[in-house]
Amino acid sequence: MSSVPPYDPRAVEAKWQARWAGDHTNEPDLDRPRRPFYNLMMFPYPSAEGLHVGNMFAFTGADIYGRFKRLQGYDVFEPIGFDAFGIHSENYALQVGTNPARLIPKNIETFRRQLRRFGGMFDWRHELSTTDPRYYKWTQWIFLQLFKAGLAFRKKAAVNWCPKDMSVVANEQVINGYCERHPDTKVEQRFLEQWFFAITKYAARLLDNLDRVDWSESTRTLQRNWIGRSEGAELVFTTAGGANIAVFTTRPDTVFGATYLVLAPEHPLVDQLTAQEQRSAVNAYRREVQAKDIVSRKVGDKAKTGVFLGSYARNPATEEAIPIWVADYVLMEYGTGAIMAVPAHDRRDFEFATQFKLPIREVVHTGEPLPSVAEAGVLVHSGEFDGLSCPEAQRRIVGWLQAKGLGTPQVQYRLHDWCISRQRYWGPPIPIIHCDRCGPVGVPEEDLPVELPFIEDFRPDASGVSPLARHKEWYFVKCPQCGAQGRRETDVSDTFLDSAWYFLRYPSTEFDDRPWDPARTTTWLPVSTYIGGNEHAVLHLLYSRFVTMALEELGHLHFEEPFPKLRAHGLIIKDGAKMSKSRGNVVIPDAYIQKWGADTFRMYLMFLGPFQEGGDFRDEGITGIRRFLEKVWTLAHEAATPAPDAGPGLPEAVQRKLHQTIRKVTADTESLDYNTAIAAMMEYVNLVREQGGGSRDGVEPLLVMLAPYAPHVAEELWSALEHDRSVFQASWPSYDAGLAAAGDVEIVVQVNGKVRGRLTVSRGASEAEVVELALRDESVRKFVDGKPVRKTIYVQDRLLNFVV
RNA sequence: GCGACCGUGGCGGAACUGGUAGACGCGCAGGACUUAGGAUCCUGUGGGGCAACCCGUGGGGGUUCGAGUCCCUCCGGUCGCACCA
Repeated sequence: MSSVPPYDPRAVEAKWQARWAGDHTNEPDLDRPRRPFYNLMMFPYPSAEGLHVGNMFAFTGADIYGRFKRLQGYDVFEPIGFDAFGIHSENYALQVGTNPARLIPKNIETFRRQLRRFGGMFDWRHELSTTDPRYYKWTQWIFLQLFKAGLAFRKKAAVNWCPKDMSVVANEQVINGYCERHPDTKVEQRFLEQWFFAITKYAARLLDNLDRVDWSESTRTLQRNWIGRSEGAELVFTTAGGANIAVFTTRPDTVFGATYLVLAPEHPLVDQLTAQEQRSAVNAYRREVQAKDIVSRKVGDKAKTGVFLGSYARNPATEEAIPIWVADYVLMEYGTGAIMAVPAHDRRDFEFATQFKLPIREVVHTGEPLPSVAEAGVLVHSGEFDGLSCPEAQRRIVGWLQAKGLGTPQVQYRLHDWCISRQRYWGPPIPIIHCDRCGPVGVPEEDLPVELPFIEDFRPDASGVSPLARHKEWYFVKCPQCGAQGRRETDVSDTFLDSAWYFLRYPSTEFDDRPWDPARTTTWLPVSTYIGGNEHAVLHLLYSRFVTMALEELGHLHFEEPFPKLRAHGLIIKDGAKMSKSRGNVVIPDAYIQKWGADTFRMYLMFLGPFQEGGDFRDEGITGIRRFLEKVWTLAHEAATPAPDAGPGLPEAVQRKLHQTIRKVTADTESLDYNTAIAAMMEYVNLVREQGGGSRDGVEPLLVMLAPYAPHVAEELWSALEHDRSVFQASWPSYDAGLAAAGDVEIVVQVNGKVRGRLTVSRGASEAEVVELALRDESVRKFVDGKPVRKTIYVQDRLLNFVV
C-alpha cells in the first residue's frame, strides 16, 4: 500500500473555499439557467454573539439539500442575507450605548466570516441586508403599493408601555405584568394611532390555499389554528333606547339560554348604555382594565371581573329583557366585541354567572351536568324549536331570526389585522407624510428611500414620541400633494415586513430601479424548497404569504403562494434545554470548526439526530465522524494508486452494498433523513475496508454522495482521483434495483411467535422450500416436536411462523 | 387548562405498509502495534444464567400466529396556544 498523505481539514477547506470563490462555482447563471432550483433557508438575525450552532444546524441541513439538487443536475441558487433591523438590535444597542447602525456592520462581518468558513454553497453576489437603504427602499415601496390599494390603514390600538424604557415593549418582553428589563416596573397600556395591513381580507384564501401546498403537516395545522375560522351567526339584541348590539356566536342554537350580554370594556356603546347610577362604577372598572398591560389581561389569572351597566337589552328569541354587563373576558378585537352569554353551555359564561349570581338556563339537554358545551343533545325551553338537534336548530333559528331582521349567518376569523407600526428607531421609516390639509399622504416613489437618519440620541425619552420626531430637519417636510408644511410619519415598520419579501429580492439584488426583475422572477420564483425553523411557522410564513398574495393581486407577481414546498427543521438542544443567552448554554461553532474542520462538524450536527426533529448537542461523539472521514480519505488514496494485482470490477458483496447504499442515501437525502444517510455511508465504508480496500469504482460514487455532506473533503479526494472539474459537476450516482436486491436473505423461523432458528435462502424462495428446510433445523424441531402444526404463516423473504 | 408530538442499551439514535428490537456512532472492556498512546488496528458489548434457555422498547390492560409499531388507560417529558364567544 502506498503512503497516504495526512488529512488536514484546515488546509483542504481553505483551498477549496478559495477555489470555489475564484471559479464562481456557486454562482448560477440567473438569466439562462437550464434547470433552475431556488434553495432558500431562513436568513439569520446577525446577533452580536455571532452565529451559533442552532443557526449552523439549520444552514447545514438546507445546504446539503441544495448541493444534492446541484448534483442531480439543477442550477441551484442558494442565497443568504441578514435580517438586521428590529428590537433585538435596538435593545442591545441601548444596552451598550452604541448606535445600531455602527454595530450591525460588525456583526454582519462576523456572520459572513462564519458562513464562509462552514462551507455553505452561497451565491455571495446576491447577499442582502434589510438595513441597507437599497433594500428598504423597496420595503417602503411595498408599503406604498398596499397603501394605494387601500390595504394599509390607521387605527387606534393598545400597546404595552414601559415607563422606565419610555417606550413601547413587545408582548414577549412583558413578564407577569412587569417589564423584562426592569423587573420592578409595571407595564401600562397605552392607546396609539397605528398602521395596519388588512390581512384579514385574505383570511379565507390564506386558509384555503393551505390544502394545496406541500408543507409539513404540523406547520399547516399551526397556521390553520392561527387563522382560526369559525362558523356561526351575528345576532342583534335591541335596547329600549333604540341601540342595536350585535354579537357573534358559534352557537345560535343556544340563544334561548342567553340570560345576559357582555360588552368589552372598549366597546363603543358602553357609554351610551351605562345608566346614571352605574356610571362611576363602570368608569372605574374601565380605568382599572386599561391600567393592566395587554399580556396579563389576556393571560392573567382566570378570576372573572365585570360591572353591570344598569341597562337591559331584549333577547331576540325570548323577547325577555336581559342585563348588559361589561367585562374584560370579552375582547374587542374578536367578533363584534360583544357576546350573548349562555352560562348553561359555555364555561366562561358559567363561571361569570356563578360569580355574579346571574340566571343559568339549560336549553340543550345532554344529561351532563352544567355547563354542558357539547353539541350533542336536544333543545329544551326553546319554544317551537324544542326537541331539535343542535345542528338542525342552528340552521332553523338563524333562519327564523334572519326573517325578523335580527340575525345573519356569519364566518369569523381569529386572525387580526397586522399592526406594522413600531414606535422605535431601528427600522425602516414608514413612507408617509402627515399633512393637516390632505391627511396621510404617501411619499412619492421617486423620493424613496426615506432614509433612517443616523442620530446619536436614538434613546426614547419621556415625551413618548419616536426619537425620529426630535430631528426637525428630518421630521418637517413639505406635503407632496399641496406643498404645505407636513410632518413625516415617525413610526418605523415591523421587522416581519422586512422578512416578508426578502426571497423576492435575492435574484434581483443588482437592480436599483426595480424591486425585482420580472424575467428573473419568472425564472426563479416561487421558491423551490424553503427550509426553516418551526418558530416561524405562523407569523413570518403567514405575512410572507399575505404580502405575496396582495402583490399578485396588484399585478406585481405571477404567483400567490411563495413557498409551495416547505420543511421545518428541529431545534438543537443543549443540556436538555433550548439554547439561549439567558440560559448561558449557547454554543458557538468556531472552536469546533477550528479543531475538527467544517466537514466533520457539519456531518456531526447532521448525525446528532433526525434533522426535522433536532437533537441534543454534546460534543463527545464528534470523533466518530472524523474517523469516518479519515477512512474515506484512506480509501480514496488507495483507489488513486491501485495495487498492481487489483482485479477488475468490485467484489460481489461490495457491488451489492454499493447499490443498496446509493438507493438509501438518495432516498434519505431527498427526505432530509440525513442521520440515516450518513449511517448508510458508514456501513458501506466498513464493508469496503473488510473486502480489500479502496478502488476507483467503489470510491467515486461514494465521494459524490458524500459531497453534499462534506463538500471540501469530497472535492479534495475527487481531484486526488485525477478529475479536473469540481465534484459538483459530476452527477449523482444511480443504482440498479436488481443488483441492490440480489443475494441471499436470512429468514427467521418462529414457533408460536418465538424465534427458534434462522435460515439463509435465496431471495424469493417458495413457502414449501422454506418449510422443508426449517423442519430439518435442530432447534426448530425441538419445539415443534411431533405436535400438530395448526397454522403456518409465511412472509416472503422475512419470516416463517409455525403455530402448534 | 387546551392542542400536537414524544418516552427504545451507559449515551445520541435505527427499525418500510404489525414480521430478526437495538443499524450507525459514542462510551466501555480485552487484545495487537508501540519508549509511550488521549493515535491506529482487531475482538466483544441490552439484562440474567455455566448452559439449554428466560426476560426486555415508561407502567397496566387489550387486539393478533406475531406489537417498539394498532386500541384503551395511567405516568413522565418537549413544543405551541392563552378567556377567540
